[in-house]
Amino acid sequence: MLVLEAMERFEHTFSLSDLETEADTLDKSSIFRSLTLFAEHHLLHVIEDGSGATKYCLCHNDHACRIEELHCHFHCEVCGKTFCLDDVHIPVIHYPAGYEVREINYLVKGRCPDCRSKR
Amino acid sequence: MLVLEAMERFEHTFSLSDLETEADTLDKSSIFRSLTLFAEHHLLHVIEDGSGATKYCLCHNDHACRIEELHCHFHCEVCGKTFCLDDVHIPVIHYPAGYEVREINYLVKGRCPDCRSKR
DNA sequence: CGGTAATTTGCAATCGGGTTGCAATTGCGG
DNA sequence: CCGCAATTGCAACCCGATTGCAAATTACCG
Repeated sequence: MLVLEAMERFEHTFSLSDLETEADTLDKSSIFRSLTLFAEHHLLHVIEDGSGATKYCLCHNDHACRIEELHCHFHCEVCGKTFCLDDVHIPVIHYPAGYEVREINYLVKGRCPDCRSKR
Repeated sequence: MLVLEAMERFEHTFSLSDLETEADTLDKSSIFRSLTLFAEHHLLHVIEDGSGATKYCLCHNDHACRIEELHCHFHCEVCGKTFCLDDVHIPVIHYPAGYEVREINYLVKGRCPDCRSKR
């Protein structure tokens, strides 16, 4: 419950260590186990943005986890933040036969509006 | 040069530790530094497939690094291999204004043909 | 060639995120 | 209040990535 509350205080995505500082009465391992649990039950998106730390964010719509409705994520290389681009849906693509698709990650990297406006 | 030769012996993608065993006269750090160098000069794709280890593969066409022509990668959750789906091009998408796109990663996970045919 | 500077290498150490074993604590039904 | 199950904290560990540094190699200039 504490982990959930801490998660809800984040506007965008967050990492395990973000949660550690946000919910500082809890131990890293407890938070980790909660995250794992939530992710298994599809309450969380798990995002690998190549920053080294896995990012998470709360699923705000029920069907966000079905493949057809996956949206993409944007990782800012300047400030390191990662955003859910909720409105950008991943187009369906024709894959070579033989591959069984279970999950799609669409990650865009670059500079976010904030970092572009500064300098 | 030794690193380059070792890389060319891989059919698909490879990790740092793959190269370590392939080019066993070289130290991990030397290989790492070469990879970094190659990547900076866009001779390599760098692929994060969520397996924990960064994967690489040689760029086989000159323009593979321009955004419009990026292809996607497939990570098999059974055998752990990662493939370049050279023929699947990432479609151009309309992004929200304000984001500056520098790089796109399109990663599909699932089961590869090999692992599907076995059992 | 010789000699010095620049580069590259190997080794070991370190970092950091993730993960786990285990003992201590807490929750809860009876 | 007792006892069992679930949760938690702590510390240790794993593993890939990364770096500092000294030694070895290479490049280059006279």
